[in-house]
Amino acid sequence: MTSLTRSAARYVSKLSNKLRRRLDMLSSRKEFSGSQGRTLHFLLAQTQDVFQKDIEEEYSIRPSTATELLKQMEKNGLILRETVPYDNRLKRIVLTEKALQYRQQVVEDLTDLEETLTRGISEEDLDIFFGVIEKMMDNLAD
Amino acid sequence: MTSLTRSAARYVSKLSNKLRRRLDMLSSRKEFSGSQGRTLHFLLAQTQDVFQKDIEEEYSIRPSTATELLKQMEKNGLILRETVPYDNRLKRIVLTEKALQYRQQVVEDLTDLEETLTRGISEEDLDIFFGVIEKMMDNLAD
DNA sequence: TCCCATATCTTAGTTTCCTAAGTAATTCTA
DNA sequence: TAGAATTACTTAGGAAACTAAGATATGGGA
Repeated sequence: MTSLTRSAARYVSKLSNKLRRRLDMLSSRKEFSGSQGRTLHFLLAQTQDVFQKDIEEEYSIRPSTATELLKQMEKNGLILRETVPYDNRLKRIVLTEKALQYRQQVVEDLTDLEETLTRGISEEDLDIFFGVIEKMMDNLAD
Repeated sequence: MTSLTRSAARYVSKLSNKLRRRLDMLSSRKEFSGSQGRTLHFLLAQTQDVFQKDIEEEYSIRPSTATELLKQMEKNGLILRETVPYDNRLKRIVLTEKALQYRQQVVEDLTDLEETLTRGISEEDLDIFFGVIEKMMDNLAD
């Protein structure tokens, strides 16, 4: 099969599909989806108020996608959404006790995934890799 | 907002989302989706028989996803699926006359996208970028 | 040769994305 | 300061991915 000339778009999409499937296979998948797991991971690392728009930015997803994600996480008892006094448009995302109990597992899972992914790749090459992705995102000006 | 330590998984997912949205915005989107467009682009480049499994491999999608994609393309009059004499499990994907009329547009769109994406990135860095992605896909052993 | 494993594609049902449109609050500006 | 623009989130409906479970067809031993 003659594959097309190497295409960055195709490579990224292909790797992204593989990653999504791997994320969904993580051990903690019993209680929540891969997407919810990585969001939990992000929330656990925050020290300031987090809002839906921060999740949107972190993963480049649309507001409607974030609304659905957070709705499911709330339904699963992982978060609460509460208004803040200084801006009534915002809903602060608060982790529940239940969510905190997954901390160790989630951190371990995500760390393992990253470790697996980058195994055998030099720091120099990884630096360039991240730089190229940043430049590409910039080029798409989204 | 404190973003997590740079994460290859997150970077790839984020860029992939941006790319998907860009692909869906291409001019030819009037007649078919971005996903159908890139598949058409792939098919146009082939000189030998192409089967569903080749599409699955090219984009790392599951059989059920490919079935749905090709069903829609057939419905849109872009392809036909016909059996081959030497193996009754296979269905050869054949481009229609209608599909061939999109050749120039599709090639131009996909070339532009790739050009936009890689603008301002050196050949050396791109080589490393592709190498890193290949290594990552290998690490996921999918 | 017969059966078991493998390969290819399909169907059913779900999740995760999307666009488009809408609500409500805030901020900007004429 | 009233109206317009922007920001944050939601809803509705659709597209693109998934898993799981099939239906057939092929190929490889015992």
